[in-house]
Amino acid sequence: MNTPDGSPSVNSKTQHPEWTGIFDSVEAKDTFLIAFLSNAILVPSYDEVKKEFGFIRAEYLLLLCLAHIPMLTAQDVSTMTRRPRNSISRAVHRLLKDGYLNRVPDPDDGRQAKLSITESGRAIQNKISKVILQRESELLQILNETEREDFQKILRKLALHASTLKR
Amino acid sequence: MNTPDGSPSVNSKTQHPEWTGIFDSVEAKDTFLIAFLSNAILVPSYDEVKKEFGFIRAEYLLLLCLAHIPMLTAQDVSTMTRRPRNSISRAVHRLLKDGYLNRVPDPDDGRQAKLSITESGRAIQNKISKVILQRESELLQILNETEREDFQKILRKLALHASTLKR
DNA sequence: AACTTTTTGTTCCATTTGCAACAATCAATT
DNA sequence: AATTGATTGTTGCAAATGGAACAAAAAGTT
Repeated sequence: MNTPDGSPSVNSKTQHPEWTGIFDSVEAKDTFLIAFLSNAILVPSYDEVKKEFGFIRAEYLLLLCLAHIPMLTAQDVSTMTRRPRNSISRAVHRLLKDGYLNRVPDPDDGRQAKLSITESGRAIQNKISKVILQRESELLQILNETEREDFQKILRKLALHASTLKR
Repeated sequence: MNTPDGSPSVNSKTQHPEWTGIFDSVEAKDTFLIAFLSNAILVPSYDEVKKEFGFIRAEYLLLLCLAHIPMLTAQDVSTMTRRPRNSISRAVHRLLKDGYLNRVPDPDDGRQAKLSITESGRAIQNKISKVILQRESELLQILNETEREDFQKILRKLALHASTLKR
C-alpha cells in the first residue's frame, strides 16, 4: 500500500491514498461515494457522541427528529430514519427515563403516543449538533461557495425524491 | 414545489411527507442529507443483498474493495471502509471458507497477508452491483444531466478530501 | 352487527457489531 | 544486540441491531 520511500511510484501526482482509485472504477459510483462520505462524517461523529453523551445512534436520531418537528409518533421517527420500530421504541424508553422527551398517549388513537422534546433534551441536542457541525465543516472546506450551493441544492432535491420512494 | 420560505406548511401542495421540513431546519444540513440518502439507498440494498446472497455488510464491502483493487490487506480494507479490523477479519474468514477470495501471507511482512478476489467472488460481486445500480438509478432519475455531472464531480472531490482526514 | 385486515408499539431472541486485550511481527532508538 | 514502541490480525465479550411474533387498537369489509 505504501511506497518504500514515500515517493509515489508510477503516475500518481496526488497526495491521496492509492485506494481512492476505487472512486473511479466502482460500478455504482454515486452510491459508493455517498456511503463513503456518510461513513467519513458519521462514524467518527457517532463515536464522539456516544463517548461524550452516551447516546447510541437510534437515541441521537430520535432526539434530532424531535428537535425539529415538535410532535411525532415513534412510527414517524421510524419512517424518517428508516430504522426498525423496535430500535426507536427502545430509544424512546431510554430518553423518557432520562427526561429528554415527553410522551402523551393520543386520545384519538389508542395505539400511538405523541412524543415531544423537553428543555433538557433540546439542550443536549444543541451540544451534539456542534460536534456534527465541526466535522461537517472540516469536510466541506474543500469546496468553494458555488460548489457548496450546488451540492446542497442537489442533495435536497434527491432527499425529497428519496422520501417518496417505498421502503 | 419548493416553498419559497422553506417551511413545510400545512396547506402547501407538496407531494412529500410533512417531516421533510427537517431538511431545511436541521443544523448540519449536508451531513443530515448525506446520511439520509445513504440510508435511503443502502438500507434497502443491504437488506436485499443479505436476503439474496447471505452477505452481511462487512462481507459485501470486502468483496467490493477487492473487486476493484487487486491486492489488499485486511488493514487496507478497514481503512477504506472505516470499519473495525475485527469485522473485516471475520469477513475474510467467511469469504475464504466460501471460496470468494484468496489469502497469501506477505513474505516481506509476517504480520500481514495479501488478499485477492477469486473468479466466483467476482461473479457474485457483479450480481450484487446490479442490485445496487438498480436502486441508485431510481434515486438519480430525478436529476437532469447537468445536475448528475455536477453532483458526481463534487462527491468525488469531497471523497478525495475525506480520504485524507484522520479517522 | 361480526369479521377480517392493517397499524402501532412492544418483547423476545438470534445475529451483528465493535471495544479491549492479546500474540506475533516489524520498526525505531539506544 | 537489546529495548521500546507501533502495527497486523485475531479472539472474547458485551452491547447494539433488526427480524418475527405478539396484543391492543383502529380501519375496512361483508
